[in-house]
Amino acid sequence: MSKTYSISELASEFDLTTRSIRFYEDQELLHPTRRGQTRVYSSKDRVRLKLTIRGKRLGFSLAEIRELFELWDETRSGSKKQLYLMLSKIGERRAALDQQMKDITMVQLELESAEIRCRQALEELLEKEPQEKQDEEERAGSTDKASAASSATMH
Amino acid sequence: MSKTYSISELASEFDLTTRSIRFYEDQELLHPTRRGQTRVYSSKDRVRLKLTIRGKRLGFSLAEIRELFELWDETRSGSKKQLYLMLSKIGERRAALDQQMKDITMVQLELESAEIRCRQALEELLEKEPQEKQDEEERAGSTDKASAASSATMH
DNA sequence: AAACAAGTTTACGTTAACGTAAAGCTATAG
DNA sequence: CTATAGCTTTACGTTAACGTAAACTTGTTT
Repeated sequence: MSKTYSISELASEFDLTTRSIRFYEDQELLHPTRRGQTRVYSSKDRVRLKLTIRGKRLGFSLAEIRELFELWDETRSGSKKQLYLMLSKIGERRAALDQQMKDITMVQLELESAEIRCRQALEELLEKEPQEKQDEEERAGSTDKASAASSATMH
Repeated sequence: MSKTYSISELASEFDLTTRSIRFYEDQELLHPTRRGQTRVYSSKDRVRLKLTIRGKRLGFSLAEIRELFELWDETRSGSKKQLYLMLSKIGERRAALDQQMKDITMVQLELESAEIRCRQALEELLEKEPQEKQDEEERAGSTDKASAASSATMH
């Protein structure tokens, strides 16, 4: 018997509400068993939850994610026609992801140039008005969440 | 005077409904001028529309896209505080896109292995039942849209 | 003049993905 | 024993991003 999880374990691990997890079950993305009336999640369920979250971040709808899960499950038992259908579905998805890769690259470039423009505007401001009360180094690594996020890409 | 566009020109070029385009204006993503009561779109509007579509494909909400547009516009005139805010917002976005890149890579890998599994299952089926009525080559390049999409990733 | 095309505003309807109570079961701690 | 914590179902509410329909203006073609 491999490991199992409660709904709140999964919720806190992936930072979801239990409501969402139950909703995903309702949409047939997860299939927990029951002990009494309580849901028991397998490690397969956990993997699916992780994949679901990834899919969502990529803009997939829950229905699309479910479709992919079903395709995967039926790969073993599919008929010839089924298998051809799966291949084409998979191809569609892969093509869409290729497109997304390109999109991301484009937007990254634009954000990069926006950042550069921003830094230049800042430099100009700081040249005209160089009086600083605080330690100037503190600008580079400040304390709030926002700069923490931005620091992920600064270098 | 650079080129202008009508709403239906843009709609057909980007395969949107005019409803959507007007909605985007309502959300302040576009700012067409008017000739009489009719909307006239500049090439800047056209660029923004293209960016909007890209953003949507990446799962950005219209509000987020609008925010990015505003940041870009205010880069020239921003105060110091504004500029720091922009930099952190841009950083957030770039980090999110980095994450998406990773997500895509993971999902691509999974789709790839699903495709392989699929092809193997097919081979096994075709070995057991090798009687074909049609030309066997036709399987490789069939006619429907789905396989056209999949062919985009087949090498 | 009549009708057609392309545009407009106004406003109600729809779907996805949950949020948010409300009300009830069940085991364990005090 | 009760009360607290964690789970459950049921069900109505909410937001985003449009769809869809109705009723109107404006210009152009027949």
